[in-house]
Amino acid sequence: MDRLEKKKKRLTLNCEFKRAYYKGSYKAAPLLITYVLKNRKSCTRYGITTSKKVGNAVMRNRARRVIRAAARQALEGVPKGYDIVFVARAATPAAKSQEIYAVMKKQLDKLLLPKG
RNA sequence: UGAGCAGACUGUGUGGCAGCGCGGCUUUAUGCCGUGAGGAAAGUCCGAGCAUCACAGGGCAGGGUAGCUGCUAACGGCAGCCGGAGGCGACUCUAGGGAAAGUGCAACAGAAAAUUACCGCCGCUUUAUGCGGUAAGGAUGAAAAGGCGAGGUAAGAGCUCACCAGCGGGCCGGGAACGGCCCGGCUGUGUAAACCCUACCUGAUGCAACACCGACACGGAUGGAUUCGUUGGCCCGACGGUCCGGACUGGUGGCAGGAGCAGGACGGCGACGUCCUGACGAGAUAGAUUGUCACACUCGACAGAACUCGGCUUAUAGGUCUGGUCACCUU
RNA sequence: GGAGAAGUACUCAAGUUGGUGAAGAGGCGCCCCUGCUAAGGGCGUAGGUCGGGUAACCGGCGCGGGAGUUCGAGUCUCCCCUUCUCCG
Repeated sequence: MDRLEKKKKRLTLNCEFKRAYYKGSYKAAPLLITYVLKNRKSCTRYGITTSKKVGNAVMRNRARRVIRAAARQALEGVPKGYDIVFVARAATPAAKSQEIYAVMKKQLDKLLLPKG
């Protein structure tokens, strides 16, 4: 049941990712792409996509870890009720998590503020 | 000292802060403790365990392997040896059964590609480019009917002889592949990673297998002389009476203590085997095993478990150790 | 994770008992037609790379890459690379 609570904060199903891609608003940068979509739930969930373009399995793991470390810091001030998808790019594994955090914070502010 | 050969190992380390998966204890707002990728985890090329179908029956077809002996649970793996090729040498490489069971193919060139006579050479004659003999020479080709030398002959020819290669038989050595010696006859083209033959092996599907729990509820098919399903490329046989197909979503098991690892003794040339002792510490399910900072050095390669083992193959910066070989120098 | 399929010119692609010089179409280049284009018609076409030559041209390599069998490989065998499909 502890696991179930954590699972609520992550996106798992493929259709949830697809909904964010088609209906959500996004912001792109060389290090990271962020999709944001409003859900009707009481919590904020996020998911990470690392395609084969990023590199081999070691590079993809590195990209996921760096993004997850940045997201733990960046999602502190995000209001509830959003689905967020982070997509890694080719330059992501070579970056440090602080650089990712700076880009992520900027993108989240731009995407979340206009709506309020 | 230089060059070169073979084998084995290692493959950043330490600390601070923050964080993740699993297990355990407190007791659950939480906190603490333990532990957490590889030699290839990769490619999925082989062999098994395990699971279901009958713990998978008979046969055909299909597939695989190919010197000998051994090791192994098994193997297309490994070890030793034999034959062949390469290297001065240490050593390395080797799909290495059968073409005399049969069939097919060998383009172009060439007379002819497997019972060969185009030119040439020799003989005879009805002097006709006729008949016969011949495979030494020419020419073609990747390949031309054992090679080369001498004798011999009308010209020639294993026709005869010596040597070499190949085939058959005998003797000796060896466990076998095979090696050595002697004798005989005088020949067979190449291709089996072409079909095939011989010997041996091989049922299929794969953890998304499969078992259990919960929830959802749609459609189809038949019959006793048959039909459907298990069932796969086919036939037979066996089993079932209700079965099959579609489709939805979670959870638990499978799931990690093993043909395993380390050390020692003994047997064996070796692969390996036997015995004793010791330790055991990834197990996720959108997928954890890290982020960041500092210091040190030789500035860190290839690269991430997904049911589990034994191999093979491929990728790999740098470093360490061991044992042979060759050349030069010194004693 | 597991099971398969395919790579031939810029693109789509044919190529079977292994045999000379690797079809065809689109595209491209040149010419005709037109005042000029488009369309149409005709011709050409490894259209890549390396070497030689003033040039015409000649020769080698080249069917994803590398080895092997064979006299000879797009085709047969082995090992890699890339792309795609299926299984919840």
